[in-house]
Amino acid sequence: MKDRLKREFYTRDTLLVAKELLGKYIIRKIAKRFLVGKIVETEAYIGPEDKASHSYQWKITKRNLAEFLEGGHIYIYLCYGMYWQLNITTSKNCTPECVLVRAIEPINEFKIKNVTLPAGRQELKISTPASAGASAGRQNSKFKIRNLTNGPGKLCDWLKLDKSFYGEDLVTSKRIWLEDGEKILPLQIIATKRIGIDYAEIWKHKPWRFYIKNNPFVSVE
DNA sequence: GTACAGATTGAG
DNA sequence: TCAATCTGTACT
Repeated sequence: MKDRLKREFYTRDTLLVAKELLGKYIIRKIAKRFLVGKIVETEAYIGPEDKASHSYQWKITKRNLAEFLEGGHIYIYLCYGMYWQLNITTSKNCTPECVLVRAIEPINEFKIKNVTLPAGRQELKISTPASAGASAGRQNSKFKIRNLTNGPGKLCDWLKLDKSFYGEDLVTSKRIWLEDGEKILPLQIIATKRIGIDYAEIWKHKPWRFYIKNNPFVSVE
């Protein structure tokens, strides 16, 4: 696991980490198989000072406790009673800042360097209800691959993430971690307002959402 | 115990 | 545009 991102990557400034997460690979190991996705969209939540954050004004609840872990841990929570949201903690211990992963691009081939798959191991095939059904030739738009991971709730479904990952350490976990991916140039990074936080007053205008320009897996334009 | 909002999503 | 769906939180 030579290329696994180390603690030092995560324990830096949250906005910097949010930008540098773009292009990184999420590796999810399920039994003897791997799911791999490239991060293409993120949002930064800057703890106590950010009204959109769950830890605004140092609010501490049973739900948001994982936000306070040092950089490199998973803060996952259920939204609207239906969708899990994958967050990666940043900065130092007891600094409740994190990055929401809003969209990933599924990687068909396992092209992570320096990782050899032992015999008998293989990547998970990316399957869609349409391909599984093998029905008529025309693919219904709602079954397109991009619709599997182009939103924070959907990517958690695809990666099979749930409450059991609460507080998981990406630096040491055997079932999920991040590896170095494609270098994203500053010119390829678009910064905009965050999604779905209209209640956050002045904070809703902060350009703390980042995505890779022209990437088809970004959630909304 | 009850009420209610919410870092979403897909259908209409 | 709108409702599904359920946990955490703040109430009574």
